[in-house]
Amino acid sequence: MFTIGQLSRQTGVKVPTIRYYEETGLLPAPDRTAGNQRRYDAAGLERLSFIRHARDLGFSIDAISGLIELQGHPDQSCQAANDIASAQLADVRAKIKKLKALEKELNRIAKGCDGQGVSENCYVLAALSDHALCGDEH
Amino acid sequence: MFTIGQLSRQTGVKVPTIRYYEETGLLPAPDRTAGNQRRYDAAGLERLSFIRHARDLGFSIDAISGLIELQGHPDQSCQAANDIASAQLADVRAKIKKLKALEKELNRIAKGCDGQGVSENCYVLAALSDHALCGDEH
DNA sequence: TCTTGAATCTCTAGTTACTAGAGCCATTAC
DNA sequence: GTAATGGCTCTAGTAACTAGAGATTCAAGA
Repeated sequence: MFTIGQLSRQTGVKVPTIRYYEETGLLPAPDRTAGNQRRYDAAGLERLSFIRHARDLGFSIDAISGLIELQGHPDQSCQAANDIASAQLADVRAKIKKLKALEKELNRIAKGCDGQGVSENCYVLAALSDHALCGDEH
Repeated sequence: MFTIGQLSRQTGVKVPTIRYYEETGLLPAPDRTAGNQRRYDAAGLERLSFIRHARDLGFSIDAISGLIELQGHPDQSCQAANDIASAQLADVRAKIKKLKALEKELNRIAKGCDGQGVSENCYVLAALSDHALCGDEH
């Protein structure tokens, strides 16, 4: 049996976050000691590790709830779980695409400034003020 | 002079968001009609366009406040503005790097599932449960 | 057994950047 | 004059936590 602090150290999830997951129903409420403190078993550790890993991969709490739900109904898990993962993948790819466009523009903006130049004509501020200076990325 | 709705249409910023920007001090409070409605001039439009553009580039409200502050003090704008832009660029690059790692893992996970296979052994769920199955990306 | 210090408990409120809705008022066009 | 559209303020909700107050419990050493 683990205390909430031990669980926290083993999973890397902060203590208040663990309590928050319990409150939202993502993590089942564990047994308590006579003094009302939480005590977790191996199943609790495993569940939290799953959540942690999925959060690291950018899955929303909602999506993780869906995945957990699926674990209880193995009859149709695979297709549905795959759908969730694929949606997440598409999302990640879209974000990468957008960020790359931003990187390009920011890089251009930051390069345009020599770090000392004419102060009233700071290129960074001009570039941000005038969308027409963008390289059409967005 | 523009109404808040016209400003919204011209900048693509939603009406409640414009009011929110005013509330937080990002956008100065405009003049009002006798009937208490906001009326904006060209300067208001320009300021909001600046904010919109910077938000699109992922700058936080805080960073934008800093940039606006700089516009009032042209004596040291350039270096400071460049610092903010460079920090933003570094941030974007870090996000891209992380997302690429996630893409790799998600892709591997989604591919591992054939969409029908053995339901009790859904690879997606297994991969999310067991960090050891990851390709060490995170 | 007692004590001390760290860990835990609950509860409230704050964070970021908005978004939604209720109920009322202003403006504009016909 | 009246109807449609748009605007006003205010409160509360969103996601996913994080921080702090004040009280209680636990484990280890004397």
